[in-house]
Amino acid sequence: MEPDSPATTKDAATPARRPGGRSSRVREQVVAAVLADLVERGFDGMSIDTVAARSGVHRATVYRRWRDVGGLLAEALDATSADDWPPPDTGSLAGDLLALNDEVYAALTEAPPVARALIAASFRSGEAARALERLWDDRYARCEVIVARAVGRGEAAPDTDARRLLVAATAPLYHGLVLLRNPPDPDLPARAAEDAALAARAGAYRSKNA
Amino acid sequence: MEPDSPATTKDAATPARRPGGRSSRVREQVVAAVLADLVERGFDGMSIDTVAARSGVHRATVYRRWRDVGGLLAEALDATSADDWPPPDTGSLAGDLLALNDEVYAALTEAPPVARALIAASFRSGEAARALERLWDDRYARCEVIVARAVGRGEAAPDTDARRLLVAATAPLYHGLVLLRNPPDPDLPARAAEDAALAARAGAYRSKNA
DNA sequence: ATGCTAACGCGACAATCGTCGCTCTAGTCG
DNA sequence: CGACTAGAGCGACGATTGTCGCGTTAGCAT
Repeated sequence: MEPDSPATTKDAATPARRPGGRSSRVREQVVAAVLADLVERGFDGMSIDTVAARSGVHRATVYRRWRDVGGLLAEALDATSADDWPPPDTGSLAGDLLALNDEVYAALTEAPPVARALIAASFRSGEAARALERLWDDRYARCEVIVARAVGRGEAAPDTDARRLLVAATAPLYHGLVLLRNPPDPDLPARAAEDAALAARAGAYRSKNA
Repeated sequence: MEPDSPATTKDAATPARRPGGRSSRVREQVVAAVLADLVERGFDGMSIDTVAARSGVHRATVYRRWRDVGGLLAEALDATSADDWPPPDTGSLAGDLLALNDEVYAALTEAPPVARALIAASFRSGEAARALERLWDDRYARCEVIVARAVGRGEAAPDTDARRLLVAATAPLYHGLVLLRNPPDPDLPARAAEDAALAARAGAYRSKNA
């Protein structure tokens, strides 16, 4: 984690009066403690006190800066979201969507369930909700190139709504694994990807209806 | 609420030694208080103590029987889930899916956000999670007739996976409104429904790939 | 070097949460 | 009608949560 990374998502907007000082160190210690606690005790076993104790930072400081567990997770999320994540590029729309879905599937079924913990936190804290929203929005925006390439190859109509297609491909994973809590099914990513690719080829997800 | 409804979802499995007695009354009072509290103070402002005070039932009793807020919401959910909900029947697959999606959309965007509160609770309590799972599973099961009728009309292949089609139609709503937290878009239900119907007609969601 | 100030450490505090053992009451059954 | 018992009422308790004011310190500037 770069010492000057606090400005990553805020750029010039933040005052950030002392970028490289003690606050930064505290921040790093806390973020590390949050991640450690998350994987070790799970989301529900985690509390401000736990994190404070583990990080060696005082309770009151943690309360002041992050307010609640959701705020902590938001911080951790912003700190760890890789800025260099590349969308898959396999040469076909179905292949790209499959690769993408495999990643999503892996994230949602890994143990301990970090992704699920973050989603859960987003329901309890505005901070966490906004952080997660930023992350997803960023990822979906990057993935739009997948659709552009597909259009170039003739696998989708030129006026295909990229975001809608991407959501159609991935939403069944989130829905099944996170909300409906279906047992993990290894075929799910492929099926959802193929269904979406097929639908795109058939002319779905277009801006204007034919 | 019927006085003997506790057995609704449990049938013969529960001992239920005293079906019509004081316990039942307490249960009703508590469920009523839960619903009132939920709409009045929202999910996060709600606590065991609040509900106990409002219902006139003692704190300790509520703790004993329901353990936490999630348990309370699970109870309320089981108590209020209408057993006579009929899936839409408009005469076409796209129409049925649209009607279904309109219902989902309404539930997810209503104020106060009861549905979202229940989903949030499902991440914090196994009880609530299971109750919600039961409800969704029940609804999706009932909706399978929509696909059967569509197959009969030739709007989908006979080996179409009903559940998969239904999920494809509804998942974008949940994903967009609950997880991605996009602003409500009145066109969303129609688009998702039409995309799914179009995909089905094009041969997606089939058990065996051609 | 020396002063300035944002931020942290610290401990005390009230509020709330959840549990426990006991008593009492209201249904149920002989 | 009388005995039995599951379950509710009750209050006290320890643990945890979140807040506050005050003293201290570390980074920055001149």
